[in-house]
Amino acid sequence: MAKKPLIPRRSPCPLNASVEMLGDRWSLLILRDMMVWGFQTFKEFLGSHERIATNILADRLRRLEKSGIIASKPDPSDGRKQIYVLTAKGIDLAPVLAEMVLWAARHEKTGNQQLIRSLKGNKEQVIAHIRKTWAEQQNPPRKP
Amino acid sequence: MAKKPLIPRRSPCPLNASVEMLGDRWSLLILRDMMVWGFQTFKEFLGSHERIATNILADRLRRLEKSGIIASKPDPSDGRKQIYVLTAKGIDLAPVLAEMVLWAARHEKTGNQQLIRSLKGNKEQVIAHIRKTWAEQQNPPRKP
DNA sequence: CATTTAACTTGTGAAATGCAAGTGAAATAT
DNA sequence: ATATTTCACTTGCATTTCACAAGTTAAATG
Repeated sequence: MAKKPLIPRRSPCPLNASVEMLGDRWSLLILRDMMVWGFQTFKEFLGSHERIATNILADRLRRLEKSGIIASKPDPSDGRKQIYVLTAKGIDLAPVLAEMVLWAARHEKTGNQQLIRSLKGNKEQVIAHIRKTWAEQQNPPRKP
Repeated sequence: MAKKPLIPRRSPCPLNASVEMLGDRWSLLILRDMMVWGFQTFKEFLGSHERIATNILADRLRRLEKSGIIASKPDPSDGRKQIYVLTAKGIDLAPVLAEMVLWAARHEKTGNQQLIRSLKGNKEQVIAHIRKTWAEQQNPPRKP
């Protein structure tokens, strides 16, 4: 499973590998949109609250795909659309996102209290739900 | 505990709050150096494998302090040195770092196998050790 | 008292980001 | 069938951030 990076890493540290793939202002938000909201298309990501620019979104989707975290395929029912899906590697990030949400909820004033309550109550179940929903080769998820 | 951000957030989402505080190429590495290696001074951070530039390091330490994740105080035994310590909020990030390390270890070829082994074997104990080592108002940690 | 050390700041060019506008293929409406 | 709209981008450009090298200042050390 463990693959070599396409560009050489600054260091062999595993945390550094994560930071090099995810350490920017948008990548994790795109993954949140997929895990929490079931977003799958360019337009859906664009509609997110943080208002990513189109060129940045295109770049981040490309980079996440190169990192093997997401994959894309044409929508069979609409030739204009690309459908973006989480790979196993991407699904595996759910615990990271969960801990980041819980940390912020503990120390900052935030919204999305429903998500926070369900994570506090049963983190493993929330993660299992994301896993099940996105199990590869399966159909689009729906909003929770 | 939950404080208002000094600058307005792009959105009220908790993950966005985390990303705005930690979503860059260096902040999490500085926290790793504190948690894993017990680093506490500017010079120690500079010595890290990824080779951060001095101006970036100064900026990140300032931002982490403004976010309440670290705190600084002059070294009583050397007036030139600042000592940087993790706050409770910073210590609370240990599970986030742990999950990021475990994720990278699962999907990338990385070094630091000893840390990975101990995290795989007993994540909670590793986190508890970080907590204990950095408990506030206590003395400098030593390398593990 | 001269030198070294620690923690920075400053200057400069390169790269990344953000915004607005434009493009082309495919779908939908007329 | 053709005109319009939608979708997923790309391009151009101004602004911000980053990275590298060099310089500064106060405190410690020889």
